[in-house]
Amino acid sequence: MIRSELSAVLRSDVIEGAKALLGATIVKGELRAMIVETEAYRSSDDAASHAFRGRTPRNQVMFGEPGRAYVYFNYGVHWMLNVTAHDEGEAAAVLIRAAVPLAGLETMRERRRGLPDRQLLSGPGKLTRGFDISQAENGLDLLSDGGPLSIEPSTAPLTFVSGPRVGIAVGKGHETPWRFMSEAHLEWVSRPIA
DNA sequence: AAAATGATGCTCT
DNA sequence: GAGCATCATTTTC
Repeated sequence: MIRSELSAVLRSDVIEGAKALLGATIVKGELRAMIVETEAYRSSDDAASHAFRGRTPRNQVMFGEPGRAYVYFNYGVHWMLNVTAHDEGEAAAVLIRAAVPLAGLETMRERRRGLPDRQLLSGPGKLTRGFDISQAENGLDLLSDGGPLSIEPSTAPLTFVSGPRVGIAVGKGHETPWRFMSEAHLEWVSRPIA
């Protein structure tokens, strides 16, 4: 897959976008990692989505162009990295939940002393800590070549499994199976399938 | 092995 | 003032 194809998928359907991002590579300087777990969040029809209640200062980048970084702070502790989807004005985003480190392992290990490699990026908060992603990266175009933070599309589609999204209360969209994981990398994922 | 808890702060009502 | 798209540590079976 090339960048323009990934861009088109994200623009048309956030669910397909979440699947297409499996196997893609996150690049930030010398750091590289392959995405193996994602979740799709839609708009007015998805009570679990930040965009459900309309545009706010926090979620405004979800309403902008697809393929941008939507980064927000959660639980007073963690930054979360999302990739925006759907056309301008129609908000949706894919939460990046876990990745397999490919390059820059030394830096990631230093940032997370004592963790085995499999758990360096096995969770949305851990991933942003390993990559040092925070407020500064919010709104960046992830599909432009050579940007400070970018995503390289996967070369071939990965076989995946799906399940309910993590941390969603009953009645708020817990029943939709919009969490996707690479079947070959379940050991690198944030938590086992339910 | 699983469940409970505390850390810690921003966003929206 | 309540509620979070979490994580690591501690406590309990």
